[in-house]
Amino acid sequence: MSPSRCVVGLLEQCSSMREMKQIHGHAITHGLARFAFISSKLLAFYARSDLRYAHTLFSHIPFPNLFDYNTIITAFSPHYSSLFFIQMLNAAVSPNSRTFSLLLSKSSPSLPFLHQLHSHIIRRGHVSDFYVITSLLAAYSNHGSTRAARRLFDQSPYKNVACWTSLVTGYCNNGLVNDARNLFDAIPERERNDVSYSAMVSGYVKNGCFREGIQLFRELKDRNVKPNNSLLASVLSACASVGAFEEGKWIHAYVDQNKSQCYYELELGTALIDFYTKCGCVEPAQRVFGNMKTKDVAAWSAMVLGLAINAKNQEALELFEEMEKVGPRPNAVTFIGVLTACNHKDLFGEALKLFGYMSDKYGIVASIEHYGCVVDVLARSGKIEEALEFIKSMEVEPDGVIWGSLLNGCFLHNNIELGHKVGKYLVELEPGHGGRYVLLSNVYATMGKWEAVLETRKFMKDRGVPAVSGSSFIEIHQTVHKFLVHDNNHHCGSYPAEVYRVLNHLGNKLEDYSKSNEIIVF
DNA sequence: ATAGGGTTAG
Repeated sequence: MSPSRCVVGLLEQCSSMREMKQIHGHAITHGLARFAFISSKLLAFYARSDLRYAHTLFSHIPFPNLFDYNTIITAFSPHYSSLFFIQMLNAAVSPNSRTFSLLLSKSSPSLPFLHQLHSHIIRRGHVSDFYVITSLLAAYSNHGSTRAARRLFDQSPYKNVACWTSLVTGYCNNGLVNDARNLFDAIPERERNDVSYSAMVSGYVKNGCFREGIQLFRELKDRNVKPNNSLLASVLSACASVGAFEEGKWIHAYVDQNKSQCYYELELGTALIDFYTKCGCVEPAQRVFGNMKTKDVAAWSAMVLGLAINAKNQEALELFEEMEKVGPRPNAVTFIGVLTACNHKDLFGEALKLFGYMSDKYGIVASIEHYGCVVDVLARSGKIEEALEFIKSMEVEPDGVIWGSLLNGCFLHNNIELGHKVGKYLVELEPGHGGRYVLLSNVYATMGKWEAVLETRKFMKDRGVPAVSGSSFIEIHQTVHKFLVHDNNHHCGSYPAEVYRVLNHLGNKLEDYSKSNEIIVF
């Protein structure tokens, strides 16, 4: 075997940087590094593991070829890839359709650059390449130019299912769910696959259309499409949002039946943890967490948050400590979970400590959600002055959520002076938000300021702000029903009367219970 | 002889 063949074989098997450097050294001393296919292989490897090194090597290649440019463009996306593209044009190396699809999908081109790329594509005759069309559609959609994307789509004589899916996603990301669905339905039936279903379902979920997402998933079950992990994760997140517990459990059972190994994969495990904890079931979530072979930062974060939202504050904090010892490095999302775990009146000190720790130890810049958690616990604990000081120290503009937490604290701890000021400000900041008026009037009510209560309610009514009413979900036979306070016209199949009969029955029983103080069975 | 697209959890 020739020495160059031998080196190529080694290069293809090599998995570690150490090994690669040995082969590299060998290639140099034997004069093999000047062969383009060898330096290209070396470059491709370094591009995956060490960017600086890849760049050094690239700058030492006297005449980089098309492959080298494509490799370096991928490696330096999204920030510097356009510069290599320009360098490529200057060196008179002709880009191919791969170059363009890489640039379009990885460099997140600005609109002017996108137009330039598009004209290059037309001039160089790459307009009928599926990969190019797909990424062009996505690129235009990313700029909100769905009409440009549609025009391009309609003008393309050839399109495969990836092109359709790309446009479906483009519509969904711009809030055009109905257009997306129409397009989805127009995909030729035998081409429609798990990825197109995944795109449509996650589009529904992103736009808050959870029921539609779940419904589409049921349609897919009837067809012969095998759902992939992303799709199942999207449906689970829809189930968590509307409390479709049975449907979520069905997915869990399906996953258990179909998984080839005994443990859960990252994406699915995380989605299951999120689903179970949002449905209030901590133990099943912990079992899933325990059955994940590798757990990344998302899995840990989901579990920490899951414990926190189920009032297991201490356990959440302990899990975080364990994560710091044996798990991956916490990130900004992890801290949302830990700070949420401090959402208890005794834990404001812990919250402040962790908040400081977040930037000092991990260099994470606080987002408005992080600030929100801290303000909430301070206000809840009656540390109203401290909460106000904290808000003033924020490096971002406080929003309605922040002021709302403070107002809630004022309500809980009878601070009418500040409550009055904050409430007045808040209803002007978010004039259409009914909950803010209600909270303000509650502040007045606790102090017996009845005229102010009525005035606030009237103010709200005059402005035409709809009253917020509490609601509750219940799942019956895999259909989720929503009930409002004083809901007198709920449509529960053909049994509305039945519902109210049971409700009255429960009411009577409760009354008996409060009189007798005995345990009763419903 | 080497490389690319549509879905993607917290």
